Parts: sequence; C-alpha cells; structure tokens
Amino acid sequence: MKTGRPLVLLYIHDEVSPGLRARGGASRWWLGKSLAEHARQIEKTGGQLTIRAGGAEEVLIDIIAETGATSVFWNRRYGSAERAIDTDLKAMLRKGEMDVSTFNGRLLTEPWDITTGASTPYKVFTPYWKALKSTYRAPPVLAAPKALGGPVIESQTVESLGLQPTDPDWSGGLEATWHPGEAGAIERLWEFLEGPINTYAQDRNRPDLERGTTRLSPHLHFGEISPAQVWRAVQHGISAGKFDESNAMTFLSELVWREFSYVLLYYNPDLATENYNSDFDLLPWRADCDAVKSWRAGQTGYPIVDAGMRQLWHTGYMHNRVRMIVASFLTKHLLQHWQVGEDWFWDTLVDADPAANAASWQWTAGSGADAAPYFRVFNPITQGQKFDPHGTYVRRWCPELSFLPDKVLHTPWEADSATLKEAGITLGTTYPKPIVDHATARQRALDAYDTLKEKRNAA
DNA sequence: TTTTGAGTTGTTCGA
DNA sequence: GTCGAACAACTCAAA
Repeated sequence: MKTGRPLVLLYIHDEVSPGLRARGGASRWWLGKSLAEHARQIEKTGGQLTIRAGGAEEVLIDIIAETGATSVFWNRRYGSAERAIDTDLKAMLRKGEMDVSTFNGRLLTEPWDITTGASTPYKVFTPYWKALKSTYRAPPVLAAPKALGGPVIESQTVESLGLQPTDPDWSGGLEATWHPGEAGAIERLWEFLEGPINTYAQDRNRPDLERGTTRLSPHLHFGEISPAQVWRAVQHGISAGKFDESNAMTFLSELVWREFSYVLLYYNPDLATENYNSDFDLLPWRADCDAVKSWRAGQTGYPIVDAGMRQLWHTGYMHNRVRMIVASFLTKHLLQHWQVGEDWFWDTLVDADPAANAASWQWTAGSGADAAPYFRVFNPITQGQKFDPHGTYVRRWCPELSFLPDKVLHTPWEADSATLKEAGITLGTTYPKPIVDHATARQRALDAYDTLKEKRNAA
C-alpha cells in the first residue's frame, strides 16, 4: 500500500445483494448507534465516514468514478452470501486493474488456518482450542491514526438508513443498557480486567451478578473491538502475573468458541438453516404456536426461563447461562425446532451473529458439532436454584414474583396458598402456571430421541 | 491402517 | 445430604 494518499472511509449499507439475511431489529438498532458514533470519532480527526446504501458493487463503481480511487481495502466476511459478494467484487475490481487487499479484522485466525494433522477442519472444540492456544500470538495493536482527512464526497446520513425503530420505538431498554461504539467496548474490557476476570470460571455462570461476564459480544460483533485486542490484553496480564492464569484461560477459551463457530460456519454455509448432523432431520419436532408465544413472551411459568426471555426483550441481551436454559427448554421441553429459537434470537439480540447464534442453537438441540448429548435436558428448576441462588435475577425481570420467599421462588406452583396470597400472586392470573410439567416434558423429549434412534437404525 | 482415548456448560437414581 | 454411576453410542483426532 502506498502511503500518504487520501482515504475514502466507506460504509456500504447493503440490503439488496442476493442471499443476505436481513438484520434483526436489535441488531439494526446497534448498527445505527455504532455508525453514528464511528462517524463522530472520524470527524474529530478531520475526516468523514462516507455512508451509501445500495448494492456493494454499484456503490463501489460509483465511488471509484467519483474519486478516481485506485486501491480498495476491506475486512473479510465469512457467511456464504457475503463471501460470494466479496469474491465477485474482488474479481470485478481486479479486472478493472484496481489494487484490492483484504484483511482479517474480526477473528483471531482465519477459519482455514488451523487444521488437524490430516489437514481437515476441526469438528471438536477441545483439540481446536489446544491447537489455537499453542500457536496463536496476537499482533500488536496499532494506534489509531491522528488525521483521517480525505476527500469530502456525497454521503448519506445514518438517520436516512432507517435503522432506529419508530412507531413504536421499543429501544428504551436497549438505550439504557448499552453504549455502542469503541469507547464503550474498551470500557467494558477494562472493567472486566480490573477484577472479574480472576473469578471468571465460577462467576460467568451467575446471571444475578452484574459483572460476572464481559458483555463484549455485541462490540465484538460490530468490530468495535477486535478479538486480537482482547487476547493481547489478557495475555499481557497473565505474563505480568496480574491475572489468575486458570480463570484468564477459561475466559480466552470462550473467545475461541466464537472462533470455532466461524470455522463451523465457513465449512457449513447452511449452519443457520440445516442440521449439522443430518440425523436430526428425522426428529419429530412439534409445532405448537401457543407454546412458542409463551416462550417468547416470558410466560412459561418457569421463573428462570421467563426472566431470561424478558431480559432479552427488554435489553437485547441474555446472560449465556440463561441462553442455554431457555434454548434447552424450547427444544427439549417444548420440542420446538431449534430454528424457531434461532430466528427469535436473530431478531432480538444485539449480538446476533451468523456463526455463534446458529452454532449455539444447534449445540443445545443436539444436532450441532461437538453437541450436548440429547439426553442432557436442563432442569429449569435446579438451574435456577443453582445459578440464581438468591433470586436476584428472577426478581429483577419477573417483578410479580418479588415477594415470594427464596425457597419457592423458582417453583411458585409449589408454594402454599397462604404464601402465594401474602406475595400477592394468583397463579394463572398474575403469573402463569407451568405450561408443561418438567418430568413429563423431559420424558417426552427422551422418547422423541428414541424414535430418532429407531429410524436411524431402520434406515 | 488401526487403535485408543476423549468429548463445554447436566440430571436422576440409588446406595 | 452426598456421591458415583448410568444415561448412547459415535465420531473425532492423534498416536
């Protein structure tokens, strides 16, 4: 790359190229905030973030014609539609004798970089993790450029992209929870490294704790902070003896789960729509609209499930432990296809990610790579008691249960009538009765799996 | 090529 | 109350 030449900093808002999955509502909200913040930061250096909506190819052709640009740079993407678009773009630009360079901006390593001894992609997490941590060294973080002044050309406003919800504007809870943008990301990382990292292995499972996890996922998704930056900061702290190594490595392994999801997506482009393990094509999922409605609304009658679903609706986020509980509940207790859940999360999560969301739903359902065995059905009662022991999380998101004593908080249907009355609860009115019985639903899920086995053996 | 050990996150049951 | 075994078998990865 030649230096000293002006840069056009371009964001193409492409909703029209073929095959792209439309962003969900929460993701659009974050994107709008993030772009606005990014534009402000660039303006401070005297530059301009140029925003254009349209197909990537058409927009680039226009920009090149307007500016006489001779080089184009971008960070690589890994979804199948995005790869197809970027491959075509690269071919077109090179045909026009443009310099094209692409980079890895969003992962630690490229999905094809780390392979087994047989040069095949890893399909099991632990050996992948071992291979990555023994070879990966995070590159140094470069300082942001002080001046980014380029040509001032026509640009759309962020507002014109129509990313913010109106009529109704449901984004109040998101607004109160998040600070999209690089500064917010760095702050979250620093807060985490100042203490919580040293108790991460335990506390990451506690949705009732404010700072048990980093909550960096949406920032990572939107490229406001890179995994390499996070890795380097943690590695530095370990070397300096500042962090407990075991806890810090547990944290890094979670970052590598994100990488592993991208390996799975790269080699399985249909990860969000097809069973990774096609045996699951035979599983007799049920189609129960009422059950799905109750699940989405956080009205299942299981407090930890309902708390999670309401946290999601209100803040665009759900604690990871609770994600597993609600996902197990939907796919196993309610026997609804994992895609129903994947779709809902896609629409409502601020960190909705094509790789992590699909891989994690399949993992829970049992159809995914290195998946939970099907007979591992989370018990929403004991999970609640174990990971929200004082009920802080449930009381926060299900305030109608606030006055129940801890002993029956996760099992309101077991409270005697005097206790319920005293807590101001009428089951079936102020809070639902359980929509399924745990033991019955568990057995139904195990039976469904048995039919799958029979069908597979017969085939 | 064959063999061997291992595999994110759990629950239930019975001693 | 605590603890270990059973829950399935299969596929992956490396020796």
